[in-house]
Amino acid sequence: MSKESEPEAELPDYAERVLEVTELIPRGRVMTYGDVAEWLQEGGPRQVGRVMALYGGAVPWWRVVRADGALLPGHELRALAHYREENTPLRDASRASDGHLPRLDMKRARWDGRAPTEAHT
DNA sequence: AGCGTGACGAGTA
DNA sequence: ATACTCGCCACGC
Repeated sequence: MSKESEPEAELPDYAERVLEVTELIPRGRVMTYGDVAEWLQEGGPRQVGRVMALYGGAVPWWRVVRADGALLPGHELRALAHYREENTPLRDASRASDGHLPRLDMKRARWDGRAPTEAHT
């Protein structure tokens, strides 16, 4: 086989790294797509998003969010349930009954990938 | 080989 | 706060 066509029996190296970082995110914390890409120093936010869209089901995908703190379309309730479960800092939580879903408080929830420590509250 | 699209980000109006 | 534009990289048609 001289062709480079290979079966995707396993994840691409890049995808594997992205998933690894995703699992590194401590409970109650989140990372943006751009942050993951920057943390890896490879690719961009869109590439990370693609990996999550395809293989995110194998990792805590709800810990990787958009920079604006908006929940994932289609999985908002699923993610919201996890956030409330992990006590992830949210914003506008009281307006949830207004058909207005809460957004993540990136100011507090954003994790730099430095110290999983830190207390919130 | 070009064009559009996407689980994006940041800037500007 | 929302809407639009540009830049970014990879994939599908």
